[in-house]
Amino acid sequence: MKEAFREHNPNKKTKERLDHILSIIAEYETQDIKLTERQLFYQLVSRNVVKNTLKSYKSVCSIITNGRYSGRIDWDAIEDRVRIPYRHSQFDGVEDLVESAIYAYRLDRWKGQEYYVELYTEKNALTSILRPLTDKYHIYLNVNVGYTSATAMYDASKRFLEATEDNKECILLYLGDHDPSGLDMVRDVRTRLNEFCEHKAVEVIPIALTYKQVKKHNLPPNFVKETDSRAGDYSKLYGSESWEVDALRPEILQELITDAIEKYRNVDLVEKVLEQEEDDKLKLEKYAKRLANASKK
DNA sequence: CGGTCTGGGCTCACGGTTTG
DNA sequence: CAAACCGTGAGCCCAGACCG
Repeated sequence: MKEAFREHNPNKKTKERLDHILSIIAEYETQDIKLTERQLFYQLVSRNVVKNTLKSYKSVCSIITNGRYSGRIDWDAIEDRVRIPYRHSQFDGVEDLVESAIYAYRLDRWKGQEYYVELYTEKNALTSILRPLTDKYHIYLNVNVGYTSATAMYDASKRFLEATEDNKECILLYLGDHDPSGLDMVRDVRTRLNEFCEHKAVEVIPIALTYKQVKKHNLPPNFVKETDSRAGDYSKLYGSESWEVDALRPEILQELITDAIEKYRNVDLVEKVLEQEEDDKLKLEKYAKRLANASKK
C-alpha cells in the first residue's frame, strides 16, 4: 500500500530515477516478486541508469526511502530480509493446525534418485527469485551473503556425506558474480567442502554468471577494483571488466536453474513420490473431518 | 620462518551530518 | 534538495607487512 508520512519534492534528475524504480517495481510485481533495495539498485545498474558504486547505491537507497515516506512507492514493494521478527507459530484451533499440516506435508522428493542437489548463491538479493524454485524442486537453498562460513560448510558437508552413503552423486549448483572475489568464492566453496568431505567428490558447478552468459546477454560491465588482492589473476583472463549475476533478468535466471536441476532429476521417480503425497494428504483430510465431527459432539 | 595484524575485497540494510 | 561523507550492526576471505 502507498502511504505518505512526509513531504518530499524530488528534483528533475531524482524524479527520472524514481520513474525507473517504479517501472522496475511494476515489472517484478507481475511476477509476484518483492525486491530489496540492493536488488533494485542492481537492476538500475544493469539498465545503465546508475553506476555500480557505493555512492550511487546510497543515493538509490535514499530515493527509494524518500519515495516510500512520501507515498510514491508502495511500502509492500520493498522487502528487508535481514530484520525479520520471530514468534512461535500459533493456530486458530486444532482444525486449523491440521489444515496447515496438510498444506505443509511432503515426502522426500529425491528418494531413490541418482543425484543429491543443493543450490548456493553469494547474494541475498536473489533469494526471492530462487526460493520458489528450490521450494518447487524441494532442494536446499544456501544464501552465503558473500563468502560462506565455516558453520555453513560444515553443516553442508554432513548432508552431502549422508547422500554419499545413500550412493548418490552430490551436485552443488552455484550462482555468483563474475568478478575477482565472486569467482574466488567458487574455489573457496570447493576446497573447504572437500576438506570436510575428505575428498569424497562433491561436484561444484557454477551455473551463473559465466563469461559466455555475459557475452550472450550483452550485460553491462563494471570496472574491476585494481586494489582487490584477487584482481591480478582475474584481469589476465578477463581484462578490466566484471559483471553482476543480478544483471540477468529473473526469467532467464529461473530458466538456467530449472534446466540445471532437471538434468539431475528422474521425473518418473518424482511422480511416484507426488502420488504418495496426495494419497497421504487425503488420509489426513479424512482424519481432520473425523476430528471435527468428534469435537462437535 | 611462521604467526598475527592491517587494509583491502565481498554480501546486507540502515542511520546521521556536512557540503554543494 | 542531493551528494558526499561519516557511522552502526552481521558474516566472511586474502595478500602483504610486520614481528618475535
